[in-house]
Amino acid sequence: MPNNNKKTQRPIMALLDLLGQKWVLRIIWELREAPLTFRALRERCDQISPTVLNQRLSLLRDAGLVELTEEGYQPTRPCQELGPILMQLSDWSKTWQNARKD
Amino acid sequence: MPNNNKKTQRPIMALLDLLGQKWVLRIIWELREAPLTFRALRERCDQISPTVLNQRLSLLRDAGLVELTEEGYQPTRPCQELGPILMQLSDWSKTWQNARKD
DNA sequence: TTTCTTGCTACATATTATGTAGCGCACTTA
DNA sequence: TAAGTGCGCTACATAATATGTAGCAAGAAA
Repeated sequence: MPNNNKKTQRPIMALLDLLGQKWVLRIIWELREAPLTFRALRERCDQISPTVLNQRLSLLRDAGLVELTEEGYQPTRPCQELGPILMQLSDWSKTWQNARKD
Repeated sequence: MPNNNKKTQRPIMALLDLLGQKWVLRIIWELREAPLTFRALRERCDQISPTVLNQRLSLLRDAGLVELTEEGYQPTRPCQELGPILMQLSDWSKTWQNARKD
């Protein structure tokens, strides 16, 4: 699914590629509050298959966004800075859904 | 790929489901500046297959995020509000990529 | 030893994306 | 009239990904 294009060199493209993979945004979202074990994370993500969960976690670890500590998986410092942006997305999604009801 | 879970009722979950689909973020990103025809959009998205492009555009139209006008495909008002958030993502991605170089 | 729980892997099956060709329509140009 | 051009989009065979279930190996606790 990732993209080996030249354009992918541009940071935003790399990011869109990464976040555009199934479950990636959801995983980051679920880790936003507290560390979660592999199995707990699975449950939060609608029992996502462990195969894919592991693929995504490897990817996120390689990207320096997530790390495995003794308390479980958790976002790294840089990834925590993504938090506020995700909250904005969350806020936006509410007004979007309200608008959809017409 | 979309999710028919109860949780998907929550706006943020619906949004994460939507944006987490391959090409969706990229399409929104490419439409941020000016309207693009189906074919122009294809080129911008690394010649994405027309099958998938159409599926995603249908999805985005149903979601009220994109519309087809005489000038081509373009984001709706609500979707344009997403723009600043995406720009923040873009900014964040730059520092993220710099940090990655260590 | 036995019993938990951990992160994670194997593998057969189902779902989704890719890539290419081209259709039907509208509009322009000869 | 006829031929060309560009449009949104579809068909379809092939390749890449995800799903779901079972279970392994390692560590901690009893």
